[in-house]
Amino acid sequence: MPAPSIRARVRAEMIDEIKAVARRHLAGDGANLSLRAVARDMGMVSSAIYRYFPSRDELLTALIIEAYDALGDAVEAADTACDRPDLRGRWHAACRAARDWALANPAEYALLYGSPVPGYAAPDDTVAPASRPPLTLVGILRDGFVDGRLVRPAEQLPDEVHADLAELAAGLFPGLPEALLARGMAGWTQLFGLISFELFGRLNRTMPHREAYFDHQTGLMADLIGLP
Amino acid sequence: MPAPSIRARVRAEMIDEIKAVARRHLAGDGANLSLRAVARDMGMVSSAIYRYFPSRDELLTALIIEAYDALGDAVEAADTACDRPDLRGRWHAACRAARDWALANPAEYALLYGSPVPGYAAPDDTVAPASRPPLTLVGILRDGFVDGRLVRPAEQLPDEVHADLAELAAGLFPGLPEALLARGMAGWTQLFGLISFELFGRLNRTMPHREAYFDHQTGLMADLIGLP
DNA sequence: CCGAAGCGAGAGCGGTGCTCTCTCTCGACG
DNA sequence: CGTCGAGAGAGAGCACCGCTCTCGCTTCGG
Repeated sequence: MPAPSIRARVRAEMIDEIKAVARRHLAGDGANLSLRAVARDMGMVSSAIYRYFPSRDELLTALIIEAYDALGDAVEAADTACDRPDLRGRWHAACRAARDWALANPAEYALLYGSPVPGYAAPDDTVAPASRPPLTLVGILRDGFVDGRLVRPAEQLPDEVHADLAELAAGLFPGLPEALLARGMAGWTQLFGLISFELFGRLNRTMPHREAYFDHQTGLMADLIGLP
Repeated sequence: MPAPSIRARVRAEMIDEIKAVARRHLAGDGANLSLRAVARDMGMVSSAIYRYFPSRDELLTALIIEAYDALGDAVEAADTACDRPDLRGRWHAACRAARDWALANPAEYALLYGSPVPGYAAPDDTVAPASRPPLTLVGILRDGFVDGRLVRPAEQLPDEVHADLAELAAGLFPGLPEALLARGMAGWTQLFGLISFELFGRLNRTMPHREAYFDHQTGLMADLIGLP
């Protein structure tokens, strides 16, 4: 590739700085990010921001993608830091990493997993980064299945569920038993619910020992999946 | 009580109409409810609304409480419509009722269980209506435990978790084994996650047969709890 | 019956996202 | 190396928002 022109480099730095300032605002004010406030913080007038982002939603989308990637990085790093055969340890580590990241970046977590903004439709470039955490969890199932320590659950799936899961499994890891995938998705759903409940204040009046509770609940799901 | 004055009755009707119009707006525009738009729809000027609600957040709170109660009604009705001994049927019915209500009232569900509004803190009068759905689920566990068909799970709880759950159980149903309550909470967390994933578009590209998937997933949690 | 309380209208404040126009600087290219 | 045009920022302005305050009018209650 040709050396990036000076103009282009300055522009890229500007974009990065806007995102950084916006992220700072996000942490304080939640999802109602004010373009004007970001511009003020940068000593610019609000209209100047539009040289870099065509709309507030585009800026939000950029932040969303970065946040998905940060979460994905955290979860994947936690998984790969474990011994490959330690399936249960990997499960717990991945879950804990997701929770830790969410607690450290609550506004960004809310942006990713909170109620969708009414007019806003997530563009396609978010789906790949968004699927990294669940893919990490499925990876644990896959590793457990290929070396035989995770067995196909006994239950029979309803036809529709079986078909849908088969299609999904084909895109992830052909051969993964559908019933196992179903349990993995239950674990992922549960993980999301746990973090959301904690972050959105649903545990405020109960369960002071959040971390122990979290570990126990993810452990229940590990049992359900059959992780040794 | 004395006959309510005409003024008071008109006022109450006014409040109800404002809430009704606001609810209609909510369905279309999501959580960013515009007081001015509501006022316009009622042929009033925006400042007149403030005769009835001191702020937009107060109006939102009123809508939230009504929504919690509507959801609570739906879940409790579904539960009581089942044969008392049919624990598993009650579990499925309650879960399905919650999902049905959420699908029928997505904006209200998002208001209840989506990301909390940054400045907004849920007032205390929301906590009682908010706990009706999980209490219904716990009621199923309790009934199953008292007639001996739900057994105390074998696992040992960590001390902290045990203590927190014991305190929680004391306020709900003294004697309910903590490990059983923990599994019930896992089911409730899972239910919330399932509905949120479906409603917030997380299943958009997979799982076309949502209802069958939902039933299977809630069935998995019923298994985990030990519902016969 | 009259005063007071309740009610709606209207103007206005500071804030928002976004558009359009204008100016000027500075970097790319002949 | 000189020029010229693309890109950057400022500023005014539009329509909207939540909220406040004042001012008349209605209507209820003592």
